[in-house]
Amino acid sequence: MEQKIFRDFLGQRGLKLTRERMSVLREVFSFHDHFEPENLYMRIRESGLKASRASVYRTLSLLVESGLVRKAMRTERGNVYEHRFGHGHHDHMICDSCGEIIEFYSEKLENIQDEICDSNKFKGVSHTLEIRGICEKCRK
Amino acid sequence: MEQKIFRDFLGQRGLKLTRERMSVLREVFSFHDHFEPENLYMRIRESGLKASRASVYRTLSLLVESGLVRKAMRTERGNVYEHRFGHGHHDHMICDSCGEIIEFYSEKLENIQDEICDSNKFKGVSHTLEIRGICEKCRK
DNA sequence: GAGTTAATTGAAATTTAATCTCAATTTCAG
DNA sequence: CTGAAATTGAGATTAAATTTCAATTAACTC
Repeated sequence: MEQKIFRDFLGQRGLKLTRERMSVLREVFSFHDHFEPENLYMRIRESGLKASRASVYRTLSLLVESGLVRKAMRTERGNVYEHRFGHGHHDHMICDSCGEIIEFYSEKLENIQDEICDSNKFKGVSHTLEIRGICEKCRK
Repeated sequence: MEQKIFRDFLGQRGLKLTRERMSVLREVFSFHDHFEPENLYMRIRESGLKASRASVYRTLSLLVESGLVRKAMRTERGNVYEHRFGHGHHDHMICDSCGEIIEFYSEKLENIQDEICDSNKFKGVSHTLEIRGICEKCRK
């Protein structure tokens, strides 16, 4: 499924389907949550697959270009990614106290953004909205 | 004006008002656009003021805590800041082709975000919305 | 299959933003 | 003024991400 997409993507660009790239792809899709490159690298090594740190970073870029993965946000320390398997567009709320990430999606919000783009004659392609605050648990 | 605010802020925390901090403050407010720490540091040196890179970074953090400056966004290469002098809250549209940054503000958008927070029992404190796409000029 | 070639890999070096260290300096309350 | 405590700066350090380059490998051709 995602393999076919990636394979096609590589094919179109004359890139090769290597063992390392497959390892990264597989590991990215084996886990349904946000992840950081370093951590992905660790998981790959632990599960006995192989791919150097350099390959992990390089493959991650390809995955983003292919649309299979998106850069979800940039934290103080590096990027956070997420794959897009049955994972439509959404935005994030981040608790400043415990770090929890809550995903949400609002049609209204999307529509208003479209309106705003129109009224600025801007062709919106993507967006990132990050709301920071305190989650329910931490408020108690 | 911003000096008074900063002075009070420092006072409340038992921090000192140093020449270096004043240099940073002054330079930050002398220019009404987004800026990066490195370039702020350069501007300070060029205008004959003094403050080491370390002090620039340290002061910038204080300015953010005091509310005089906000971290506008995180780019691939570091943070982008902006001061808040007659500069209410707003979000950004960034042209992927020419890099232009368009600021906008929408009451509707703010309201919907509040609704979303409420329905998630999340206490929203701040947010960043960044819409990427192509601006009017570049579309031609 | 074997041969060819361009893409890929990995370990280590490099880059770059940002933070930290610590001796010397400066602020400011009394 | 004086002294205690905060601050400074040059350079070291950290950490994410990228680059280097010789060795390896995928995949196309015959």
